Amino acid sequence: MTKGRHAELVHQLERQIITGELKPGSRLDEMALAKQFNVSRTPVREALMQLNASGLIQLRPRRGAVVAKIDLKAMLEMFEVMSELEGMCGRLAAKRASDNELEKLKNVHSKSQIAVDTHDLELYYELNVELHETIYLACRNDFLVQQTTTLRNRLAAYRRGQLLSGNRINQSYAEHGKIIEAITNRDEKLANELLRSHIMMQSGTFNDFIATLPKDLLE
Amino acid sequence: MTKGRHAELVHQLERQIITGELKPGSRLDEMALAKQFNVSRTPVREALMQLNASGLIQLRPRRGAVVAKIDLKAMLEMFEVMSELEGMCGRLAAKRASDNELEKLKNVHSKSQIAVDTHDLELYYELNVELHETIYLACRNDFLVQQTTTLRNRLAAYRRGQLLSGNRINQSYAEHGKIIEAITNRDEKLANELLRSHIMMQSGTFNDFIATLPKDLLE
DNA sequence: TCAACTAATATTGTATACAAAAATAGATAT
DNA sequence: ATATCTATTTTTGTATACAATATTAGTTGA
Repeated sequence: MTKGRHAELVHQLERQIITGELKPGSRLDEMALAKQFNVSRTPVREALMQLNASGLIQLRPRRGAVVAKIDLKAMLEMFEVMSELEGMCGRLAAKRASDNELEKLKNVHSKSQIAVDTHDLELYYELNVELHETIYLACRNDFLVQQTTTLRNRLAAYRRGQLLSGNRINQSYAEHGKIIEAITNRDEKLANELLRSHIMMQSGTFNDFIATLPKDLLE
Repeated sequence: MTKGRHAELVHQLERQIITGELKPGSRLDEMALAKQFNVSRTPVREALMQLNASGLIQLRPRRGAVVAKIDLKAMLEMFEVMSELEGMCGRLAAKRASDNELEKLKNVHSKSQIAVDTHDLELYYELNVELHETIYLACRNDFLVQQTTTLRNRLAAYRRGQLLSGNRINQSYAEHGKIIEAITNRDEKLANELLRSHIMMQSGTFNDFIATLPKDLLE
């Protein structure tokens, strides 16, 4: 713990919020957290300040902190921005990906084929993450990747419900194929468009997505 | 000060950094700030934590806080993302602007014509801000606007040098005209492209921009 | 039984105190 | 004169103490 207690707290709380261990709306009691992590309230509060600024929690004056609840309007707006950012990753990847990276995209996609055939949802999920992270690397813009990741994390709690159903996997796989093709062909516009709609559609239609949201997650 | 001392501190320091009163690299002494604002170190530190999370300052463990210095690579990346976000604002404005908003865009642009003719840089700057803010409103995505504004603010200190020269004003005015036309025609793709390159070009070419940067602002 | 007021309790926000690490200055040696 | 080591001083990070506000519980009255 050479980098300070509050930094560690930020990290831990972030993780708990992103993984859903702490659900939107949960109260974050300073005393409780202090006891839990064996520190005083001071570093706890400093951690909460940072999480507040990054949007993961909401800090209401004199009324304590809660894990951020996102209302429907804000959520749609955030999805809109995230899909644009992911599209941008695709566009830049089409422009800048190395041959190595193109090769890796193909390889991961091939493995996905197996996961699809064997209906291995777990494996497909992992390969899906790997594919998107390869695109992140290929876009050569660390700031963009960081912004995209931050936003993904803020929305993570709300995307938990949308598990990949069998049908959606087939569609996802097909979309991946076209995305990789566009990137390989250095077709920036197409890669942009395909990735943008891929992200938007990852949760099926918005209507489906909204329907699957537990009501208590909406404020 | 019913919303807490630290909130006020965040606001004040943000302002000082954005306006350039506090320059990148300036050290932020906790004691000094505490004295300056007549508070203890506690709310000062809490404010610094938030500014750190938002990227305006950098907090090195055990070595204090400084106004964020952005290296060239990160700056280029941030400009790339900002222009994409502004382009997105244009795209959404083309899709969603009300007739009122279209009317306002035309009006502001007309006034700009006068500023160009009379070489009134001050007036042109103000109208430029008004035009872009009208587009922000028209895109109907508060989250997007907030993200864009935050990024603008982070880059503000580095855009100070690039004043609008006479020649650039003419070009800017012409670009505005095409952007408004695209939005009015509901041409999303064109509005996107035009605004994206408009932002990228706002600082002349990147070479010019980099050349005008004081060396001490780069880390 | 329920509503409204009041007292007790708990929680947040700020100030102060103290421990640990870094920066600074001074002394010594080459 | 310069460099290096040591002692002093600052400055950061955390804990604790206290004041102000919000929450809760209990009581009274209808």
